[in-house]
Amino acid sequence: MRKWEDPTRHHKLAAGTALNTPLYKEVKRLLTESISAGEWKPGCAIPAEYMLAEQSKVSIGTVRKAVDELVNENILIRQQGRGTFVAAHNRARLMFHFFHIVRNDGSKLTPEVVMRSFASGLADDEEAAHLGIGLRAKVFRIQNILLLAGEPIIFDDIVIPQALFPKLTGAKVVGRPNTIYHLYQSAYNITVVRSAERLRARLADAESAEVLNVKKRAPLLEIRRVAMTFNDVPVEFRRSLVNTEHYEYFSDLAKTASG
Amino acid sequence: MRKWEDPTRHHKLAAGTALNTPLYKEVKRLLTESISAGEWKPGCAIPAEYMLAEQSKVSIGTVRKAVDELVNENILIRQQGRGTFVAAHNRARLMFHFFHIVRNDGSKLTPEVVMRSFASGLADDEEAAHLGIGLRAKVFRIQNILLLAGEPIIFDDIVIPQALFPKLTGAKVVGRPNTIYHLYQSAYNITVVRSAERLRARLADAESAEVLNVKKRAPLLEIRRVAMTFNDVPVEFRRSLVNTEHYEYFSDLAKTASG
DNA sequence: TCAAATAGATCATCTATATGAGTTGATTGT
DNA sequence: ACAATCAACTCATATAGATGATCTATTTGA
Repeated sequence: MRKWEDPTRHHKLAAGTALNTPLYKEVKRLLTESISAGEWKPGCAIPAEYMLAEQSKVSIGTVRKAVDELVNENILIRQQGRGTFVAAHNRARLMFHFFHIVRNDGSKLTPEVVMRSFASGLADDEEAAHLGIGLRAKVFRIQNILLLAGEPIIFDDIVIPQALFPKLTGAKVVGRPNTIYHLYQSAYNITVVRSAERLRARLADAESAEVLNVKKRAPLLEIRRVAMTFNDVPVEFRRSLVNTEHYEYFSDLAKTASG
Repeated sequence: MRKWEDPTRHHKLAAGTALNTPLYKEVKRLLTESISAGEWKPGCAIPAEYMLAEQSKVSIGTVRKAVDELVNENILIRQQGRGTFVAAHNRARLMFHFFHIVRNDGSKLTPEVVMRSFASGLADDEEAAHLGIGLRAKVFRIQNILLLAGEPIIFDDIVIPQALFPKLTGAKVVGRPNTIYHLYQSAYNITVVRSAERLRARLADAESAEVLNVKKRAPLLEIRRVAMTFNDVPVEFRRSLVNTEHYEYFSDLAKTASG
């Protein structure tokens, strides 16, 4: 009997698997789990395709389709001749996927981050809703000032659940050798894979005016970002205020692999 | 001799084709050309995959990969059991891919469009640069007011090259039965397939304050959009001013087919 | 006339296999 | 020791064929 005649083929991977879901989606789920569980570390190669095919008892084409989707979601990175790697949060990656502020002329600068405050607190309505945690659940609040070309341009207000980031301290945040998403990943095994942002215009209040060195009631761009890990689980809520006098928010709605 | 041993296989599709480009990219290019040339009309089905494979002398899997990418870029739409269709600019599609303003609660309303002015003019520096046309080339300028729930929320300023849209009139724009992108497509065979947007915060001037019914110096979100057709050829430059008191700009950077 | 069953078309998924191309590391010859 | 060569491994591309799911159109039967 050939494989496609096997009525139980959907159960090859795991008992209890939902029927009528494509095999490659199951494979994808398994791959995602392995990454999510830290079985395959960021930056490292995952097993070769033929090996995954063998282990999962599916054909290599099916594995390929699963990997294709994960590559498309920036979770895996393929390199011909070398292997397929779990995406790590290096600075370049962060800048490309999660930093959308460019100079008026279109050029992108790397920001210098200065922490303004680090505090423990309780989630308010909005934060709880966006983070999917209970009202008044414990959170950390981190205020950062981002300098571009030496000027304070962005005022970040980061809120993260203490449940996900136990024992985080301001010192750890300041002392990180890399981006804060890298810190999430390396210290807490939390990989941010996507974000949703909502933007509006507002006027500078006293605090933001001071921080960003603009007049009170100057126009600022407000960005509310929810950063998510696998399966759209929210892990960070961030409110940013941006002085868009010489910088802009760039949104290219066609990052899909074209060519 | 089997196909893969044929050293001229890259020339099957068209003489003069660059070597070392994947076959499926060539097929994709041909498909794109057929659409772009109006050979296959928006909303209509393209030939079945096996037929395309036969015509192009490639396997059905190769056609499939080419179609896959075009589906991913929202240029084609697949429907199991029915066929593959050229994406048409209906209202739903426009709302999903090109309209990013949502209410504070996240819900999306369909705007009511009211034309404020239609004029002929000459492209200034910024417009010429974004549209890839000569300085002082002839353009049409269309000002629209977009009402959401009856309130004026968005003030659009659309600039398009007259070369691409000959004999366009205000009456044609107002009398269109569908969206303006549908008009571009149906009347001028220009299909907008992607857009790039840049956002900033600014204060309302006298004109925008009046149009949007806000106070002068109220904070407004300014969006500059370049809309492009196939091969990233710009066809429209649009400046929008948005009253973000009760509405927001939504940017989901992971619209890639996940699931 | 109308509804149900059927056949056909088409995409969706899966398997199997072959070849090409890039990378890495070991082998080999000097 | 060193460089060139080569083999092995990996992903990239392409082909062929089979089965499943879904929609459309036709036929059939009451």
